[in-house]
Amino acid sequence: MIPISDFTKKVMKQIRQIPAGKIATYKQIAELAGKPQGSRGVAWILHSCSTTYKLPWHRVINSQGKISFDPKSSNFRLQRKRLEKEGVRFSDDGRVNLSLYRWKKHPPPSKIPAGKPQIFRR
DNA sequence: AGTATGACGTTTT
DNA sequence: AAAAACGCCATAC
Repeated sequence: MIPISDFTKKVMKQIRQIPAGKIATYKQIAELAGKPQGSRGVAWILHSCSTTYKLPWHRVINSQGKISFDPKSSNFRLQRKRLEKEGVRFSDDGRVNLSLYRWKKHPPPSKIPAGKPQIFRR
């Protein structure tokens, strides 16, 4: 059990908000927690508290879109299995399409203009 | 206080 | 494209 620093609290808070089927990077979490250069710290926190605090740790990957585990390890298989179960697809080289799956806390506005409801006729 | 380690990231070879 | 070099941060000892 590690001491819960302010940064640790913020990191856990952000990670808990990642919805199923979406992905965040270590860098992204570090930014949301107020330390844009703290990606390595995020990794350390995940390493030490993901199980004790029941975080959805599998939704955090590195900025290359790859799982940050040794591909031979059981953790790697577990993370990939959990993500695939949530609908995340991996390419042949073992990466995910970040532009497709990245969690966006403030999603861009829809292209469909509001206030002009679409009318569907039969 | 200094060194080591880790589920990282960016820049440079 | 891939790997090394370097930088960065939180924590352990």
